[in-house]
Amino acid sequence: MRELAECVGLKVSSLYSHIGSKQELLAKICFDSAYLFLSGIESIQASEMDVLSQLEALISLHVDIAVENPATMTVFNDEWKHLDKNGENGLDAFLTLRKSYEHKLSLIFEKGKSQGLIKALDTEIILITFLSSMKWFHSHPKFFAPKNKTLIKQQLSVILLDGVRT
Amino acid sequence: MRELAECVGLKVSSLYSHIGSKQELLAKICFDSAYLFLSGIESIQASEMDVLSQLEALISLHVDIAVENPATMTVFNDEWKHLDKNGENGLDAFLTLRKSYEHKLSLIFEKGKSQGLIKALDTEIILITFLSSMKWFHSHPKFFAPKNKTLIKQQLSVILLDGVRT
DNA sequence: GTCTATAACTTGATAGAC
DNA sequence: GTCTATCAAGTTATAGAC
Repeated sequence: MRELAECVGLKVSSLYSHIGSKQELLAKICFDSAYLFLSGIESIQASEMDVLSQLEALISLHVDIAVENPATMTVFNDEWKHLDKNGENGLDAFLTLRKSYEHKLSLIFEKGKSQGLIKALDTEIILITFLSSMKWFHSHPKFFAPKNKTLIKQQLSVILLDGVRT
Repeated sequence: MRELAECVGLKVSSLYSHIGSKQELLAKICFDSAYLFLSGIESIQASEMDVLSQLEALISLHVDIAVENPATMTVFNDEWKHLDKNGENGLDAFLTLRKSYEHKLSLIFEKGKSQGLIKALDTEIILITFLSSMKWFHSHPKFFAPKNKTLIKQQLSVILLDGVRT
Protein backbone atom coordinates (compact mmCIF):
# COMPACT_ATOMS: atom_id res chain seq x y z
CA MET A 1 0.00 0.00 0.00
CA ARG A 2 2.95 2.32 0.68
CA GLU A 3 4.39 1.62 -2.75
CA LEU A 4 1.05 2.10 -4.40
CA ALA A 5 0.48 5.36 -2.57
CA GLU A 6 3.83 6.69 -3.70
CA CYS A 7 3.13 5.66 -7.30
CA VAL A 8 -0.08 7.69 -7.35
CA GLY A 9 1.39 10.58 -5.37
CA LEU A 10 -0.71 10.21 -2.22
CA LYS A 11 -0.20 9.25 1.39
CA VAL A 12 -1.32 5.75 2.29
CA SER A 13 -4.26 6.91 4.35
CA SER A 14 -5.60 8.95 1.45
CA LEU A 15 -5.95 5.78 -0.62
CA TYR A 16 -8.75 4.75 1.68
CA SER A 17 -10.89 7.62 0.43
CA HIS A 18 -10.93 5.80 -2.91
CA ILE A 19 -10.93 2.13 -2.00
CA GLY A 20 -12.34 0.11 0.84
CA SER A 21 -9.44 -2.25 1.42
CA LYS A 22 -6.43 -3.90 -0.14
CA GLN A 23 -8.50 -7.07 -0.59
CA GLU A 24 -10.98 -5.08 -2.64
CA LEU A 25 -8.23 -4.15 -5.10
CA LEU A 26 -7.01 -7.73 -5.31
CA ALA A 27 -10.55 -8.99 -5.89
CA LYS A 28 -11.24 -6.41 -8.59
CA ILE A 29 -8.16 -7.41 -10.59
CA CYS A 30 -8.78 -11.14 -10.21
CA PHE A 31 -12.47 -11.06 -11.12
CA ASP A 32 -12.17 -8.56 -13.97
CA SER A 33 -9.57 -10.81 -15.60
CA ALA A 34 -11.61 -13.91 -14.91
CA TYR A 35 -14.62 -12.44 -16.71
CA LEU A 36 -12.44 -11.39 -19.64
CA PHE A 37 -11.31 -14.98 -20.14
CA LEU A 38 -14.79 -16.35 -19.56
CA SER A 39 -16.50 -14.12 -22.09
CA GLY A 40 -13.69 -14.91 -24.51
CA ILE A 41 -14.13 -18.64 -24.31
CA GLU A 42 -17.89 -18.29 -24.49
CA SER A 43 -17.74 -16.54 -27.84
CA ILE A 44 -15.29 -19.16 -29.07
CA GLN A 45 -17.67 -21.87 -27.93
CA ALA A 46 -20.57 -20.16 -29.66
CA SER A 47 -18.69 -19.92 -32.94
CA GLU A 48 -19.10 -22.41 -35.74
CA MET A 49 -15.38 -23.09 -36.08
CA ASP A 50 -13.96 -26.59 -36.02
CA VAL A 51 -12.20 -27.69 -32.85
CA LEU A 52 -8.65 -26.99 -34.05
CA SER A 53 -9.58 -23.46 -35.07
CA GLN A 54 -11.28 -22.95 -31.72
CA LEU A 55 -8.06 -23.90 -29.96
CA GLU A 56 -6.12 -21.51 -32.16
CA ALA A 57 -8.59 -18.78 -31.23
CA LEU A 58 -8.11 -19.68 -27.58
CA ILE A 59 -4.34 -19.22 -27.83
CA SER A 60 -4.96 -15.90 -29.54
CA LEU A 61 -7.31 -14.91 -26.72
CA HIS A 62 -4.72 -15.62 -24.03
CA VAL A 63 -1.97 -13.74 -25.86
CA ASP A 64 -4.24 -10.75 -26.49
CA ILE A 65 -5.40 -10.49 -22.89
CA ALA A 66 -1.86 -10.87 -21.54
CA VAL A 67 -0.33 -8.28 -23.86
CA GLU A 68 -3.13 -5.79 -23.28
CA ASN A 69 -3.22 -6.19 -19.49
CA PRO A 70 0.39 -6.86 -18.54
CA ALA A 71 0.22 -5.40 -15.04
CA THR A 72 -2.83 -7.40 -14.03
CA MET A 73 -1.60 -10.79 -15.23
CA THR A 74 0.88 -11.31 -12.40
CA VAL A 75 -1.92 -10.78 -9.92
CA PHE A 76 -4.34 -12.95 -11.86
CA ASN A 77 -1.82 -15.76 -12.27
CA ASP A 78 -0.06 -15.73 -8.93
CA GLU A 79 -1.76 -13.58 -6.30
CA TRP A 80 -5.33 -14.86 -6.45
CA LYS A 81 -4.36 -17.30 -3.69
CA HIS A 82 -4.48 -14.42 -1.23
CA LEU A 83 -8.16 -13.70 -1.77
CA ASP A 84 -10.19 -14.04 1.43
CA LYS A 85 -11.89 -17.42 1.40
CA ASN A 86 -15.53 -16.40 1.54
CA GLY A 87 -17.78 -13.66 0.26
CA GLU A 88 -19.14 -12.59 -3.10
CA ASN A 89 -15.65 -11.84 -4.44
CA GLY A 90 -13.75 -14.32 -2.33
CA LEU A 91 -11.45 -17.21 -3.11
CA ASP A 92 -14.27 -19.75 -3.37
CA ALA A 93 -16.13 -17.65 -5.92
CA PHE A 94 -12.95 -17.17 -7.90
CA LEU A 95 -12.20 -20.88 -7.97
CA THR A 96 -15.74 -21.54 -9.15
CA LEU A 97 -15.19 -19.21 -12.09
CA ARG A 98 -11.92 -20.89 -12.88
CA LYS A 99 -13.51 -24.33 -12.74
CA SER A 100 -16.16 -23.07 -15.10
CA TYR A 101 -13.50 -21.86 -17.55
CA GLU A 102 -11.66 -25.14 -17.35
CA HIS A 103 -14.88 -27.05 -17.91
CA LYS A 104 -15.72 -25.13 -21.07
CA LEU A 105 -12.23 -25.72 -22.40
CA SER A 106 -12.41 -29.41 -21.51
CA LEU A 107 -15.59 -29.71 -23.55
CA ILE A 108 -13.72 -28.48 -26.62
CA PHE A 109 -11.02 -31.12 -26.12
CA GLU A 110 -13.64 -33.84 -25.55
CA LYS A 111 -15.45 -32.86 -28.72
CA GLY A 112 -12.19 -32.97 -30.65
CA LYS A 113 -11.43 -36.40 -29.26
CA SER A 114 -14.86 -37.74 -30.19
CA GLN A 115 -14.43 -36.38 -33.71
CA GLY A 116 -11.03 -38.02 -34.01
CA LEU A 117 -9.31 -34.66 -34.39
CA ILE A 118 -7.55 -34.76 -31.02
CA LYS A 119 -5.42 -37.58 -29.64
CA ALA A 120 -7.03 -39.92 -27.12
CA LEU A 121 -5.07 -38.51 -24.18
CA ASP A 122 -6.27 -37.65 -20.69
CA THR A 123 -8.36 -34.49 -21.07
CA GLU A 124 -7.06 -33.00 -17.83
CA ILE A 125 -3.44 -33.42 -18.88
CA ILE A 126 -4.14 -31.71 -22.20
CA LEU A 127 -5.99 -28.97 -20.35
CA ILE A 128 -3.22 -28.30 -17.87
CA THR A 129 -0.55 -28.38 -20.56
CA PHE A 130 -2.43 -25.80 -22.61
CA LEU A 131 -3.09 -23.49 -19.69
CA SER A 132 0.46 -23.76 -18.36
CA SER A 133 1.90 -23.01 -21.78
CA MET A 134 -0.14 -19.81 -21.98
CA LYS A 135 0.86 -18.40 -18.60
CA TRP A 136 4.38 -17.15 -19.18
CA PHE A 137 3.85 -14.15 -21.48
CA HIS A 138 3.77 -11.51 -18.78
CA SER A 139 7.08 -12.55 -17.21
CA HIS A 140 9.10 -12.52 -20.43
CA PRO A 141 9.51 -8.89 -21.42
CA LYS A 142 11.45 -9.89 -24.53
CA PHE A 143 8.24 -11.16 -26.12
CA PHE A 144 6.03 -8.76 -24.34
CA ALA A 145 5.27 -6.21 -27.00
CA PRO A 146 2.29 -5.88 -29.33
CA LYS A 147 4.60 -6.44 -32.32
CA ASN A 148 5.42 -9.93 -31.01
CA LYS A 149 1.81 -10.99 -30.61
CA THR A 150 1.67 -12.62 -34.03
CA LEU A 151 4.95 -14.47 -33.50
CA ILE A 152 3.87 -15.94 -30.18
CA LYS A 153 0.44 -16.88 -31.47
CA GLN A 154 1.86 -18.64 -34.53
CA GLN A 155 4.59 -20.58 -32.82
CA LEU A 156 2.57 -21.53 -29.78
CA SER A 157 -0.23 -22.71 -32.07
CA VAL A 158 2.19 -24.91 -33.99
CA ILE A 159 3.57 -26.51 -30.84
CA LEU A 160 0.31 -27.03 -28.99
CA LEU A 161 -1.88 -28.00 -31.95
CA ASP A 162 0.67 -30.41 -33.42
CA GLY A 163 1.01 -31.72 -29.90
CA VAL A 164 -2.62 -32.70 -29.47
CA ARG A 165 -3.92 -33.27 -32.99
CA THR A 166 -4.14 -36.81 -34.35
CA MET B 1 7.99 -19.60 11.30
CA ARG B 2 5.18 -19.98 13.84
CA GLU B 3 3.47 -22.57 11.63
CA LEU B 4 6.69 -24.41 11.05
CA ALA B 5 7.45 -24.48 14.77
CA GLU B 6 4.05 -25.98 15.50
CA CYS B 7 4.53 -28.63 12.79
CA VAL B 8 7.77 -29.81 14.35
CA GLY B 9 6.50 -29.49 17.93
CA LEU B 10 8.74 -26.65 19.04
CA LYS B 11 8.44 -23.03 20.03
CA VAL B 12 9.52 -20.55 17.42
CA SER B 13 12.57 -19.44 19.34
CA SER B 14 13.83 -23.02 19.56
CA LEU B 15 13.98 -23.22 15.78
CA TYR B 16 16.83 -20.78 15.89
CA SER B 17 19.01 -23.33 17.67
CA HIS B 18 18.85 -25.33 14.43
CA ILE B 19 18.80 -22.70 11.71
CA GLY B 20 20.26 -19.26 11.29
CA SER B 21 17.33 -17.54 9.64
CA LYS B 22 14.24 -18.02 7.55
CA GLN B 23 16.20 -16.93 4.49
CA GLU B 24 18.63 -19.76 5.10
CA LEU B 25 15.79 -22.29 4.84
CA LEU B 26 14.49 -20.69 1.67
CA ALA B 27 17.96 -20.70 0.13
CA LYS B 28 18.58 -24.34 1.05
CA ILE B 29 15.38 -25.52 -0.65
CA CYS B 30 15.93 -23.40 -3.74
CA PHE B 31 19.57 -24.33 -4.28
CA ASP B 32 19.20 -28.03 -3.46
CA SER B 33 16.48 -28.31 -6.10
CA ALA B 34 18.45 -26.25 -8.57
CA TYR B 35 21.43 -28.62 -8.30
CA LEU B 36 19.13 -31.63 -8.69
CA PHE B 37 17.89 -30.30 -12.00
CA LEU B 38 21.35 -29.24 -13.10
CA SER B 39 23.00 -32.57 -12.44
CA GLY B 40 20.06 -34.24 -14.15
CA ILE B 41 20.40 -32.27 -17.36
CA GLU B 42 24.17 -32.70 -17.30
CA SER B 43 23.91 -36.47 -17.38
CA ILE B 44 21.32 -36.22 -20.15
CA GLN B 45 23.69 -33.99 -22.09
CA ALA B 46 26.55 -36.40 -21.57
CA SER B 47 24.52 -39.35 -22.84
CA GLU B 48 24.72 -40.61 -26.38
CA MET B 49 20.99 -40.49 -26.96
CA ASP B 50 19.48 -38.69 -29.93
CA VAL B 51 17.84 -35.33 -29.28
CA LEU B 52 14.27 -36.62 -29.10
CA SER B 53 15.24 -39.24 -26.54
CA GLN B 54 17.09 -36.60 -24.55
CA LEU B 55 13.95 -34.52 -24.41
CA GLU B 56 11.97 -37.53 -23.28
CA ALA B 57 14.56 -38.10 -20.54
CA LEU B 58 14.21 -34.47 -19.56
CA ILE B 59 10.47 -34.80 -19.09
CA SER B 60 11.09 -37.91 -17.05
CA LEU B 61 13.60 -35.99 -14.91
CA HIS B 62 11.12 -33.23 -14.14
CA VAL B 63 8.35 -35.65 -13.25
CA ASP B 64 10.65 -37.70 -11.03
CA ILE B 65 11.98 -34.70 -9.12
CA ALA B 66 8.51 -33.25 -8.65
CA VAL B 67 6.94 -36.47 -7.43
CA GLU B 68 9.83 -37.24 -5.09
CA ASN B 69 10.09 -33.72 -3.63
CA PRO B 70 6.50 -32.48 -3.61
CA ALA B 71 6.86 -30.12 -0.68
CA THR B 72 9.88 -28.34 -2.07
CA MET B 73 8.53 -27.74 -5.55
CA THR B 74 6.18 -24.93 -4.54
CA VAL B 75 9.11 -23.11 -3.00
CA PHE B 76 11.39 -23.83 -5.94
CA ASN B 77 8.78 -22.77 -8.48
CA ASP B 78 7.17 -19.80 -6.78
CA GLU B 79 9.03 -18.57 -3.69
CA TRP B 80 12.57 -18.19 -5.03
CA LYS B 81 11.67 -14.58 -5.79
CA HIS B 82 11.99 -13.82 -2.08
CA LEU B 83 15.66 -14.76 -1.87
CA ASP B 84 17.82 -11.87 -0.73
CA LYS B 85 19.44 -10.29 -3.75
CA ASN B 86 23.10 -10.79 -2.97
CA GLY B 87 25.36 -13.31 -1.30
CA GLU B 88 26.56 -16.80 -2.05
CA ASN B 89 23.04 -18.22 -1.88
CA GLY B 90 21.19 -15.12 -2.96
CA LEU B 91 18.80 -14.33 -5.77
CA ASP B 92 21.52 -13.40 -8.22
CA ALA B 93 23.33 -16.70 -7.71
CA PHE B 94 20.05 -18.58 -8.10
CA LEU B 95 19.20 -16.83 -11.36
CA THR B 96 22.67 -17.64 -12.65
CA LEU B 97 22.04 -21.33 -12.01
CA ARG B 98 18.69 -21.10 -13.71
CA LYS B 99 20.19 -19.36 -16.74
CA SER B 100 22.77 -22.13 -16.89
CA TYR B 101 20.04 -24.78 -16.89
CA GLU B 102 18.11 -22.97 -19.57
CA HIS B 103 21.24 -22.62 -21.66
CA LYS B 104 21.99 -26.34 -21.55
CA LEU B 105 18.42 -27.12 -22.55
CA SER B 106 18.54 -24.57 -25.35
CA LEU B 107 21.60 -26.30 -26.75
CA ILE B 108 19.61 -29.53 -27.06
CA PHE B 109 16.87 -27.74 -28.99
CA GLU B 110 19.42 -26.01 -31.23
CA LYS B 111 21.13 -29.31 -31.98
CA GLY B 112 17.77 -30.86 -32.84
CA LYS B 113 16.98 -27.96 -35.15
CA SER B 114 20.33 -28.22 -36.94
CA GLN B 115 19.76 -31.96 -37.41
CA GLY B 116 16.32 -31.32 -38.83
CA LEU B 117 14.67 -33.23 -35.99
CA ILE B 118 13.09 -30.19 -34.38
CA LYS B 119 10.94 -27.57 -36.07
CA ALA B 120 12.60 -24.28 -36.98
CA LEU B 121 10.82 -22.32 -34.25
CA ASP B 122 12.21 -19.71 -31.88
CA THR B 123 14.36 -21.63 -29.39
CA GLU B 124 13.26 -19.47 -26.48
CA ILE B 125 9.59 -20.09 -27.18
CA ILE B 126 10.17 -23.84 -27.30
CA LEU B 127 12.19 -23.59 -24.09
CA ILE B 128 9.56 -21.65 -22.18
CA THR B 129 6.78 -23.90 -23.43
CA PHE B 130 8.63 -27.00 -22.25
CA LEU B 131 9.48 -25.57 -18.85
CA SER B 132 6.00 -24.18 -18.29
CA SER B 133 4.42 -27.50 -19.20
CA MET B 134 6.51 -29.28 -16.59
CA LYS B 135 5.72 -26.96 -13.70
CA TRP B 136 2.21 -27.96 -12.71
CA PHE B 137 2.70 -31.42 -11.21
CA HIS B 138 2.98 -30.32 -7.62
CA SER B 139 -0.27 -28.37 -7.62
CA HIS B 140 -2.43 -31.16 -9.04
CA PRO B 141 -2.79 -33.76 -6.32
CA LYS B 142 -4.91 -35.94 -8.59
CA PHE B 143 -1.82 -36.84 -10.60
CA PHE B 144 0.55 -36.46 -7.76
CA ALA B 145 1.26 -40.03 -6.84
CA PRO B 146 4.12 -42.33 -7.81
CA LYS B 147 1.67 -44.61 -9.63
CA ASN B 148 0.82 -41.78 -12.03
CA LYS B 149 4.42 -41.02 -12.93
CA THR B 150 4.34 -43.24 -16.01
CA LEU B 151 1.04 -41.79 -17.20
CA ILE B 152 2.23 -38.20 -16.97
CA LYS B 153 5.58 -38.99 -18.58
CA GLN B 154 3.98 -40.78 -21.52
CA GLN B 155 1.26 -38.27 -22.25
CA LEU B 156 3.41 -35.19 -21.73
CA SER B 157 6.05 -36.71 -23.99
CA VAL B 158 3.48 -37.27 -26.72
CA ILE B 159 2.21 -33.70 -26.56
CA LEU B 160 5.55 -31.92 -26.27
CA LEU B 161 7.56 -34.10 -28.65
CA ASP B 162 4.88 -34.17 -31.35
CA GLY B 163 4.67 -30.42 -30.76
CA VAL B 164 8.28 -29.69 -31.59
CA ARG B 165 9.40 -32.53 -33.85
CA THR B 166 9.47 -32.02 -37.62
C1' DG C 1 -10.03 14.57 -0.48
C1' DT C 2 -5.64 14.87 1.80
C1' DC C 3 -3.11 15.06 5.60
C1' DT C 4 -0.81 13.64 10.56
C1' DA C 5 -1.05 10.54 14.06
C1' DT C 6 -1.86 6.28 15.73
C1' DA C 7 -4.34 1.95 16.54
C1' DA C 8 -4.27 -3.02 16.16
C1' DC C 9 -1.94 -6.76 14.70
C1' DT C 10 1.70 -9.83 12.47
C1' DT C 11 6.35 -10.81 11.36
C1' DG C 12 11.29 -12.59 12.00
C1' DA C 13 14.43 -12.76 15.50
C1' DT C 14 16.93 -12.32 20.28
C1' DA C 15 17.95 -12.53 25.59
C1' DG C 16 18.46 -15.13 29.20
C1' DA C 17 16.62 -18.63 32.66
C1' DC C 18 16.56 -23.62 33.01
C1' DG D 1 18.30 -27.44 23.18
C1' DT D 2 13.99 -25.68 24.84
C1' DC D 3 11.49 -22.55 27.03
C1' DT D 4 9.16 -17.64 28.44
C1' DA D 5 9.25 -13.09 27.51
C1' DT D 6 10.03 -9.56 24.57
C1' DC D 7 11.70 -6.64 20.80
C1' DA D 8 11.95 -3.98 16.57
C1' DA D 9 9.99 -3.36 12.39
C1' DG D 10 6.48 -3.97 9.31
C1' DT D 11 1.48 -4.41 7.93
C1' DT D 12 -3.51 -2.71 6.89
C1' DA D 13 -6.60 0.41 8.37
C1' DT D 14 -8.99 4.31 11.09
C1' DA D 15 -9.72 9.00 13.60
C1' DG D 16 -10.03 13.46 13.21
C1' DA D 17 -7.95 18.12 11.93
C1' DC D 18 -7.80 21.01 7.80
